[in-house]
Amino acid sequence: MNETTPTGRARGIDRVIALMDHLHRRRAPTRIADLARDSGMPRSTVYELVNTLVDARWLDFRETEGTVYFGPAMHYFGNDYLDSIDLIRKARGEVAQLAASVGETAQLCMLDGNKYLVVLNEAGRRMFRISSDVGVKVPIPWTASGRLLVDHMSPDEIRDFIPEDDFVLPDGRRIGIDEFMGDMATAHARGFSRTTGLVDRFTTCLAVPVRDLAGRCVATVCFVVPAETTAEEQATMIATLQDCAARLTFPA
Amino acid sequence: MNETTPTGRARGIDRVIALMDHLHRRRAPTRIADLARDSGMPRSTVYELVNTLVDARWLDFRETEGTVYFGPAMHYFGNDYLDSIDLIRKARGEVAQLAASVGETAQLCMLDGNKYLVVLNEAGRRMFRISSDVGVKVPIPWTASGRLLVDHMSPDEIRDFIPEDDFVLPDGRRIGIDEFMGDMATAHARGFSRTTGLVDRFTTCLAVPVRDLAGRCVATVCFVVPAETTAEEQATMIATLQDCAARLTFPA
DNA sequence: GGCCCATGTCCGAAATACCAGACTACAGTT
DNA sequence: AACTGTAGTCTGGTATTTCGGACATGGGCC
Repeated sequence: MNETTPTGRARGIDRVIALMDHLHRRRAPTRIADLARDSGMPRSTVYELVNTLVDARWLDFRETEGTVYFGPAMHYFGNDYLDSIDLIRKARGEVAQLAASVGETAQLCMLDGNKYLVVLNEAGRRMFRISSDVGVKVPIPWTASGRLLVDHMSPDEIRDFIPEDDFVLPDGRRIGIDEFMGDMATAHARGFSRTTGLVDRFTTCLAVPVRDLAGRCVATVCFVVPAETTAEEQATMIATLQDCAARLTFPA
Repeated sequence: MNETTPTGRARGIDRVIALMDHLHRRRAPTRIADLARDSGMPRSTVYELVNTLVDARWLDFRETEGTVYFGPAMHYFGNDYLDSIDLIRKARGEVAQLAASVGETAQLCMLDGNKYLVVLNEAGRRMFRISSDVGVKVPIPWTASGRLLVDHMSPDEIRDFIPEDDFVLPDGRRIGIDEFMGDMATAHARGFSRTTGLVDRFTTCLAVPVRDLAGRCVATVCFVVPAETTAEEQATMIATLQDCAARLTFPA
């Protein structure tokens, strides 16, 4: 009552949502008691929730460790989601094929609000894989894809859209807005975007835009490769990405 | 009170679970009013639920059509699930590679209770794809994989385990238990299983077991191909599957 | 045996979410 | 303009759920 209480909200469910979000943030099987403590919910409530969710297969209970984590029902629902988005459905096979044929990690990325979002990720075949989790969001300026995803915006729009802090890299370096705008123009002109040593020093990202019929970049396909990859190798990869993007850009 | 009321169950959540299951069974974006009618819940309750779930991104609301369907949060949770199961995590790339390199639909399958379950599915490159949805369950006797997944059981155990009705194919034909047992023995001896024209007349399934260290078949990798695929092509595919299964069978 | 700690269940008073149904808004039809 | 149907919101009283805390169980350790 004292807080903003939006009408028409089923607050009873907040517990479930909080619980699942908690597990998602931990990204690891968790003991029920810990769930209760860390999420601040009453122990008995969490036990009830978990019992119910395990029955529904939303969660798996691992007897041996006494922990819970996401269950198969989430996989089914997630799959339904992927299939329901036309672009993503088509891109699934394409991204898998990119990773399989080239052997490097391939991704499909989109914007989510003012962040860059990894929608699909297929790991490459390296012993030490460079790979990020699906659902990960990072600041737009940290990525090659980011330079394409906002390439329809004016400098002023970009200044408004991207938070000031997002121009600071993980190691503290700052990307100038002018530099960013320059990268963007280059990428737009060449039809691909390359960045090296941004998120970490050893990685190069190669990204190519997937555009809608209005020419707006709605997604990117990209490879994440070691920085020492040769220019010729990179050229081949970019050509592969462009073929792939072309298939996604003009769908049947 | 009048029904069995298991203690320690959070019945308030049943509404959410029912709602999501309903969407999953429909496998299509659905108008809220329809959800309410078909699931037998009060309209106002469903509106509240949907509002809350859309906020949490568990559901997407599609303005243009006035429908709801699964949202990105489900994708993230589903991915967490896949990553949490060691075998499945490893198999993701492998299955993608199978489909990409051979160009036919590849799957990872496991048992779920007494049914055969499609856990991973990567569609091949054919114009008319033979492909089933992840999460689909079918009777064990309908599939090549099924013959491997129960190959540790005795005839009596199998009779107990597989429901009588599951030996009836979609077109009404009945598979004899003896015939099934024979297939099973052959498959076990040869290290792969082949069935033709079971689920439908035009399809052949080729399956290879993924075994745990005790030698028990915990999963299969398989190709689903047109029945007219030549014997040589099939032999190559089986070799490919066996390589793949070997990598999954002896993990690091 | 006695103690401690963790997991899991149970209870009932207190809090609150559920839901029937009224209501607004808008669009199409007669 | 009146009528009908559909989409969505709002409200209040009560039936239901929540949750603090007690209880039960089962190690592990001295």
